[in-house]
Amino acid sequence: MEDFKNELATIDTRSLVDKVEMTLINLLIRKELKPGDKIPKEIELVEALGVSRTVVRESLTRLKTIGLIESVKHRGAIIKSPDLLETFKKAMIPGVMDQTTLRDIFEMRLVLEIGMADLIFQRKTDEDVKELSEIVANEPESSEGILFEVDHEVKFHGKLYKMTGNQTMMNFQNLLLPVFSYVYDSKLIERPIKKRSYVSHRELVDLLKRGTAESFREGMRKHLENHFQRMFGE
Amino acid sequence: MEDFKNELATIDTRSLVDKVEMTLINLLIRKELKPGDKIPKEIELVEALGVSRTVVRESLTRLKTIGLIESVKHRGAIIKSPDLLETFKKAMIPGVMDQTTLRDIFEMRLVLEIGMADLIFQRKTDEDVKELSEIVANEPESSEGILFEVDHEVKFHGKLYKMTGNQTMMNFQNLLLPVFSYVYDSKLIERPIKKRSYVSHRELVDLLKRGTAESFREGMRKHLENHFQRMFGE
DNA sequence: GACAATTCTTATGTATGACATAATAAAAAG
DNA sequence: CTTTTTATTATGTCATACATAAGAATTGTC
Repeated sequence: MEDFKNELATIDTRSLVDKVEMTLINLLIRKELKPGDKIPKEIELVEALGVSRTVVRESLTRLKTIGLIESVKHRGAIIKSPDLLETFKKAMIPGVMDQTTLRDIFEMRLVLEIGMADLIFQRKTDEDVKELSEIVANEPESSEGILFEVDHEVKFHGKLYKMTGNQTMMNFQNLLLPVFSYVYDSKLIERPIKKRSYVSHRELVDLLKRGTAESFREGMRKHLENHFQRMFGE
Repeated sequence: MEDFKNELATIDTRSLVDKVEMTLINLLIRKELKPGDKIPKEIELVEALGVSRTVVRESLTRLKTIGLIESVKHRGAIIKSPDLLETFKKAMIPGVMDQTTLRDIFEMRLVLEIGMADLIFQRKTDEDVKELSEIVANEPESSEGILFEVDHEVKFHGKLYKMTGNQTMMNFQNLLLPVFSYVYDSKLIERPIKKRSYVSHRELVDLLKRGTAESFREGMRKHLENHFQRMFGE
């Protein structure tokens, strides 16, 4: 009985659509198709692959969904440079994401903001710093409402992301904002102890003006101290 | 003639599938559906929405593609906690991604590795450090082949990602590996000047044993100096 | 009456054919 | 030669039919 195991290849359980999808992706890779290139029309694929138009269309739908191709109505489909973030913007529904992932994402934010000091220092302009100063100047005293504070928090840190000059990172932050507010609102991590953070926004701007990438990085680390404490318990 | 402009609402050019997709996503959000919950079967959606099964199925295909739902054959579809990274693994074909995005992603790697010092220090175990020591011990002298070096580079830094205990970040790194090798191979950034990095893997392990999160962070920053120089050009 | 074997029933997967529509190309009109 | 009109074409949508496998219902056996 056992002998058969070696003779029998595992059966391919994938659906036709799965196979066609793989075939198409491999085609893109093998033929080194670049954005803008046209891909065969549905009928041609039907004939070449020997499956129904239904299957071909479903495969194409998948590729469209992940942003690899774009179809111009009545014209055909073309390769597209996928906007990675756009793709899962739709999937970014905090309510349906499991808690571990939410925590992970929250952590990644902290990691990114600490690590981006060099990019900021390399690319900051006087105008950026001025704008950041104004944002800080408009911040209310910490005694005022927390909702307002969150708003300013987003403004300040958002500007920092912009200053990295890294569009992908900016998109990333934008994408993650709903997750952050969700995490704040939920009981996922305990409510902030709201002890004054060791380094304020104001001080960070100061480091930006007169400090170095290193000092700014450490300043940011201390600024985020509250968050770290909440993540690691204590 | 001009007067009409105010009277006329802009026509909705979205396809039926677009609308159904939005409707379904809003349903998930409004009804606060959680992973595991069942969603109506195709026929029911057909009747409720007044569109053909073709349209419903194409909408569902999209949701499946971004990982929001999962369909069990002949049973129905259920809500799924989307694995965000899995989603665009398929779209991660460096050849079709535009160069700016590739650069951005490469930068994000540097940012992450510098920023993750705290996570590593918080969660490292003796075993981790031991394993890392062994990886370093097996590294060839820098005189040997570059291909080998890339391999060890991946091993070492990959282990660091693991040590963060952040699954999402690990997946992220895994996902980005093809991008890195592509960026290396391409002329996207100039070939490394291969000046000895200021801090070696060996020294990093040492910082991990005897240093602090801060010193390790700065060590990593110096270790990645080569990459930064190439990104920023002199 | 409990359990096993068999047969529906059901929901998705796949195939086929049809028609609408809009972008383009081709043909006709001036 | 330019403009207008008329095919042509490829995708979007609809309708219908059947295959298949999971689960439910039924039957059969002891």
